[in-house]
Amino acid sequence: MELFVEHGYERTTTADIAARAGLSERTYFRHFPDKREVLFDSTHALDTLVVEGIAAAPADAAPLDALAAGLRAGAAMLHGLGDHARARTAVIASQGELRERELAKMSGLVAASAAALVERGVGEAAALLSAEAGVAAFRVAFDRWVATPAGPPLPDVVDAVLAELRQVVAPA
Amino acid sequence: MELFVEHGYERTTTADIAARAGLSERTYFRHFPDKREVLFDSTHALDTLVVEGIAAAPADAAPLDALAAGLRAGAAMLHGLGDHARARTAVIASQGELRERELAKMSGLVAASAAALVERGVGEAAALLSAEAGVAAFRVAFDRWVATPAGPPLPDVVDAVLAELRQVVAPA
DNA sequence: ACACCCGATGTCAGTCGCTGTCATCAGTAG
DNA sequence: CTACTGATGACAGCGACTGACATCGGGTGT
Repeated sequence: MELFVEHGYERTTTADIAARAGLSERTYFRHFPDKREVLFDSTHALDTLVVEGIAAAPADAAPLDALAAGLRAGAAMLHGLGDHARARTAVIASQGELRERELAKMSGLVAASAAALVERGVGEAAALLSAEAGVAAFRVAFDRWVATPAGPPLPDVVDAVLAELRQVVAPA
Repeated sequence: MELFVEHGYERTTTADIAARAGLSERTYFRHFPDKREVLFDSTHALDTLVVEGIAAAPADAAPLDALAAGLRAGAAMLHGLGDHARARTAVIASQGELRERELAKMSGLVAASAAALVERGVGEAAALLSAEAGVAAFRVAFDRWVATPAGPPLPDVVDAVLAELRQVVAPA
């Protein structure tokens, strides 16, 4: 992060990263599959928080409500990271390949959430659709939270955006 | 596509692609920004079809209904491509970087759709959420269509998945 | 007809991400 | 003390991508 913020992502080589960590470049690639992945080490923690939150939801909760509980749990952690999360987001936003990787990670979150919903007895199709829509709302909420440093805490924003989602997609 | 199907994406070099087209490798990179992009040349056509479909929807249609009209138009084109679309999807599914690029293109479709909805007078937030949810449904429908070559036409699958989406996200 | 220009292409050299291979060097078990 | 194992370093090499310069062909103006 120090190197990326100071010199920019593209102008930082993997050799630079390894040197800063006191390792050889080859060793870097033994810990991370590619240059991008250093920035996405924490996403696994988000996934597990959301999945556990879904599993812990009341058994009679609707799919999207269970998912909302999981997303709130993840949002609480991200909110705790505060400015660090914002700095990381700025770096990612600066580079196309990083944005693509971020989308891939979100896609992974969708898959994990859908699997957690299926575990609760939700049908495959409903689980996948809920997860896609819910995670999309989560992403919208996160962007909104990043843009307003003095705004409400992330979990609240997530709740608000999920409510908007329900309004917009309401059946006729 | 010939090279990718025959030897696989990773084992095909950009020099191979250029040679097959009768050009130098350098010239390839003057037409495409990177190796992946050859496979995503047609996505621009999809975007414009969807956007035009949204603009052409009745003025009093709800956001998600207007989007549905656009997505149906795009689906009709993809359905017409038939096996070619399926082969392309198989290549993309075989490689991580290609899957990431595909997600990025879908993200572009979301942005274009949201902009088209805003053009209709829909609020920014509602437009973005509708677009995210609708395109997610489109993707689910496409995957289902790819998996069932003898199944119903893609536009019908899109309609069916959108109906499922409305059910699942229904407000309490 | 001739000089001119410009956009597309070829060529070459170089950087950087990433990988296979082999040697080295702990620390640990026996 | 030795043998084994896991992590690391060192090195060579491939392939994606870029910058710089030369070339070529087709249209324009005179």
